Amino acid sequence: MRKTFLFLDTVYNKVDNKGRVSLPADYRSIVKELNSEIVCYRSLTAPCIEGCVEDLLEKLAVEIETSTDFFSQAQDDLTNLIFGDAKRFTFDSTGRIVLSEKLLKHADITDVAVFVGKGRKFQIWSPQNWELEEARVRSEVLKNRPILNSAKAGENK
Amino acid sequence: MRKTFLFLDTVYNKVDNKGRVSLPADYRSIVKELNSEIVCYRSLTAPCIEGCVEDLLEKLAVEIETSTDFFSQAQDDLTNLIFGDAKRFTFDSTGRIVLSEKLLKHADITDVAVFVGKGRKFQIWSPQNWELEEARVRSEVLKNRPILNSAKAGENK
DNA sequence: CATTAATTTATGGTATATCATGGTAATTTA
DNA sequence: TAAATTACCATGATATACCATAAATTAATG
Repeated sequence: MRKTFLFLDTVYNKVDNKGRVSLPADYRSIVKELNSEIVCYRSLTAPCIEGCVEDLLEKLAVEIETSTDFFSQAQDDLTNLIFGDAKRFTFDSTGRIVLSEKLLKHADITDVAVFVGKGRKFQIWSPQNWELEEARVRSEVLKNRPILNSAKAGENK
Repeated sequence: MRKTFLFLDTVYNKVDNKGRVSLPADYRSIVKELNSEIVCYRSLTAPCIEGCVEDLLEKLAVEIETSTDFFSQAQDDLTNLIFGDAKRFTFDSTGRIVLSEKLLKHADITDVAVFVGKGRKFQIWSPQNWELEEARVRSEVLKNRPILNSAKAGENK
């Protein structure tokens, strides 16, 4: 039994020609303990797949329902975009899910998938795209150093 | 046994010349577990069919009652439009429903129907109309990014 | 600390079950 | 009783669940 439920770490796994890929063991244990399911969808902003636990989407549904009008265009657009693209992925007894052609294509994934923890969510990248993204993120964060002042305590210059 | 009940994903199914079409298996399992029925009606705002579980219409009735006056024109119009148009669709042992001529025509559907999950509801489009709509929605939502602040869960910074 | 044993995890292969869909029989209703 | 609607059966395609082995991680031991 764990205290927190965060997707962490970066894991490279093989994708076979049927699109099967092992969900990292640590991710699986989170899904099991929450007794929920994994949901994946195309990232809106990056060439990668995004995933989370179904509970999170459920929360999102409630939030959209309460924050926008039942008949509003905004509610319509948002729900189409999010729920229309998201899909449940259950893993078999060996811990694998089968990613769809659509998702794989969006992320340029062929034979290797990179799972990247993002806390409540995770992303799945192709190795090439991930290496570019990681470099970008690192330089971006260094540029914006000042923002991090309040978090200095935890670093070792 | 599932914890949450969301209509997800986008599924293309064939419509035969009697209007028969398979409800996606995942949608069926939701209807079964809630042991309810599917209700469909013409979308008020788009050339598509809209569907949901009967329970949701019940909730909508309550909402209309509380948000509009009992004798108002608005309440009259809304109830006419929605409840007057809605119809229960039971699926047979193989999981198919028979869409009416009226609904098919409203959505320009001939031989293929596209089921699009919207969380509590789903829509049924013709392939052509759906592809246009999806493109529109994607560009629209990206333009209006701020809308997503309250729905952050689904995006990445 | 090095080496080995034990356990968990990843992955290839295959059997099984489910699903979509064409067809037909039974039932309704007009 | 003819037409239309609904329920059921059959089949191929697809996705899913399971088994077996390899790799890697963790624990145990000297």
